[in-house]
Amino acid sequence: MKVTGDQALVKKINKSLILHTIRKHPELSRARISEMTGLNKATVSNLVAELLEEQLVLEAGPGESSGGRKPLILHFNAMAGCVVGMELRVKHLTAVLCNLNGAVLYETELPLDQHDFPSVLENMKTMLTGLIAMAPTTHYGVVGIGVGVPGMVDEDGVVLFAPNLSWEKVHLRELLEESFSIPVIIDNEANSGALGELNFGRGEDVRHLLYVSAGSGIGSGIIIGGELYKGSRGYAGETGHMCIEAEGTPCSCGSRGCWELYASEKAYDLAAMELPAYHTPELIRLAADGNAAARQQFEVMGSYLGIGLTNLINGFNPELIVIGGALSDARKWLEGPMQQVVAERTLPYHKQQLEIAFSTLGSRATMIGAGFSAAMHFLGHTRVMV
Amino acid sequence: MKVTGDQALVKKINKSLILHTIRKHPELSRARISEMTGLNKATVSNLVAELLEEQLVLEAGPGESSGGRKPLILHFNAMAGCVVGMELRVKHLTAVLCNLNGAVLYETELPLDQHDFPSVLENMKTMLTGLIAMAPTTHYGVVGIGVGVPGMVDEDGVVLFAPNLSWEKVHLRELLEESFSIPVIIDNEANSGALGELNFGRGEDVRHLLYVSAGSGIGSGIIIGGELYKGSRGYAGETGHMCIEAEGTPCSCGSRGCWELYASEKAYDLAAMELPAYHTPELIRLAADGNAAARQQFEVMGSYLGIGLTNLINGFNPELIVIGGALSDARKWLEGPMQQVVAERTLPYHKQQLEIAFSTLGSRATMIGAGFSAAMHFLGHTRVMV
DNA sequence: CCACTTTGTATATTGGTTAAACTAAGTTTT
DNA sequence: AAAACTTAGTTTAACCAATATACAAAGTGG
Repeated sequence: MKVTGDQALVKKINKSLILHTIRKHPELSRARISEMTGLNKATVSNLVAELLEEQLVLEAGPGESSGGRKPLILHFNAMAGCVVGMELRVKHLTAVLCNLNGAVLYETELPLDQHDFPSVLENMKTMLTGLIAMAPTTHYGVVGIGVGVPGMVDEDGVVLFAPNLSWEKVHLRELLEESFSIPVIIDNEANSGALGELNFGRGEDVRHLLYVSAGSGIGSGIIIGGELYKGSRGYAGETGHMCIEAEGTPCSCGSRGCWELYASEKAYDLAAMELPAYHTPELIRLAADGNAAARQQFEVMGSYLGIGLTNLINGFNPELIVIGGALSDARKWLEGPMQQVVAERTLPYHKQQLEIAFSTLGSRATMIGAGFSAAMHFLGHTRVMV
Repeated sequence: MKVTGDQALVKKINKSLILHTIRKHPELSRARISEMTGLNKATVSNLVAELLEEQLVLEAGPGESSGGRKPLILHFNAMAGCVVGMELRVKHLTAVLCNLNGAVLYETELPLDQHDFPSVLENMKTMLTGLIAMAPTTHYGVVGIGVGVPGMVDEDGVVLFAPNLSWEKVHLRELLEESFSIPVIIDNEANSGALGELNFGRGEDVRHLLYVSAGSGIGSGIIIGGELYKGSRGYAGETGHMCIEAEGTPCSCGSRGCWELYASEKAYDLAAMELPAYHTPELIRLAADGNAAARQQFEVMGSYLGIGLTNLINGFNPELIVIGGALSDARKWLEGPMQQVVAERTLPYHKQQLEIAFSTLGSRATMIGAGFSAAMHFLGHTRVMV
């Protein structure tokens, strides 16, 4: 059923607008909010009073006067509750306990030796139980769990396919919600990373962002109009299997010449020469020590990264691209060739407002973004399109 | 400034919802609308009364009873006004006069021998004046002009760059609005085509659609969530310059191995063998007569079309892809190889709900879509996102 | 001390949706 | 054919959120 309008909706829209205005701009008074949003002062007062009662907003004493009565400064109460953000990787399970504004309170990690779903689920539960136990006493307690997984996820939180874990159709959300009775948000690792970078990394005030996670494969999270774009069944962004060589190397996906064969860790297997190592951290150390083969390998991969990025730029026309994942640590050698290829190959108009950056959150982007999803789900988010 | 909620907004949302419900489903009664939308019967009655007064809706007498009082059937009054939809191509200017529901009333065409902006503008004005003069007397008259152009267009209706016309930064919307004092909507040719197919072609009830226009180049219109996605500066979808051969043929855009070098009319210049003709309609005629070279050329192009499509599928995960443009007339020879490549190379989950079809509107998709944009702009379109 | 500013609250009004009762106009049962 | 039931659409009164306006609170500056 479509969304209809009534007074409750009006209130929801305005309350959501006020709450998120306060969240994004600390140090606001009621009067400033009224100016910024266009809402009447009385409306702001009323809705702020409700938000105060709900403990989502706090009054933080008087601010500076500008020639009249001092304003009462309002703060978003990020400690009204907590969320857990978790990332499931092939070899690790990492998680953070965050407040409602994404600040990290605790961080934990657990090595994974087995990938079968039952044992991973056990480990997840243990980790979550631990983090939830560590949560400080807050008004709402732990209000959500967000998980980023390396695979396709549908809108019901079912992991449809995660090749690196050999998972298929795993009802992860359902099982976790049953165990913890807290709303659970499952998302693709790259989508969560995109949200992390959008909100806590390079992406402030950006409306169209592309997050490219290069590690054991390549995945992309696509932010359109400030929101995650998930495609028709919830799993767009599988750009790693974009073909960049029509008759290239066969890929396990059934196609040929896929981008991730040339620009992710999978490229090590195809390297033209003998490599001094076949794991990224080691290869980075060797490159830093001046090893020519390691450096050249990264440079070639940088060029191929650039080729795939060019395709994405032409298709999505983003304002900002953020490169994340394990390979982003090799920035020093990847970036030059990558930027050069993009500069050479991109259409002139696309270049004008485009920036390509490396992740500032590093390997934490995914779990922070996953936690943020959970927080946003709790806070709600209603608005109008004209 | 952000959109705030008040009673006027509520009314706008509900009225828009009712109007578009009637537009999309002929033969509705007030009671059925109330059921379908969830709005109260009284609300529907009130808003329908206003729509009747505004002549956007008509009462069409009683319908079939199902055991009680007969319903009063309502119709969208597509003849409350007219719009003009125009397509600017390299060699032609084509335009239609449509009613508010996209039905074509008149159709005209004008060959273009010169591409300089002043002379094209003159031709456009002549054509528009003629069509507007032919418009039947309606309550609102001609309420909008939509134009699809072969190039990048920004949100202010400025044609930033149209390589085939050698246009740069042409303020088309402004100039046409000055001349006719009617709202003008300028859009990329592929975007308009996507809207045409979404609303009048294969795309009914589709939320994520990709329209690929293959002619002198390749352009794509991207519909996400039922709406046109235009990218950060209004010109996403330039997929023709997606690289599918990392070290392929150099392209005029500065890159190499661009898709449209292999799968648009540009491929004729690169054909491995001597072709019997170098224009699509002729080549189609020859292929129909059994010419082997012509057929093979289309088959090779079909394969390359499939490669590019696979990339788009992995990135956008659409429900429906519609192939349009001049080359869509060669469907008979393109389709087999194209579908085969897509079947071979697409990830299994993407295949599940994907359909690839050829345009049913043919070469008229763009102008009909452009007219539709203008009509929608007139009718308004307010709704809520949760 | 007084005039002026700015912040935030209280009050009456406006205008939209809604539930419930009602009228209108049919069909089915007896 | 009368009575009972169904369905369509309208009328009425109530509700409630935002708003304009007036007002109280709390500052600044001369």
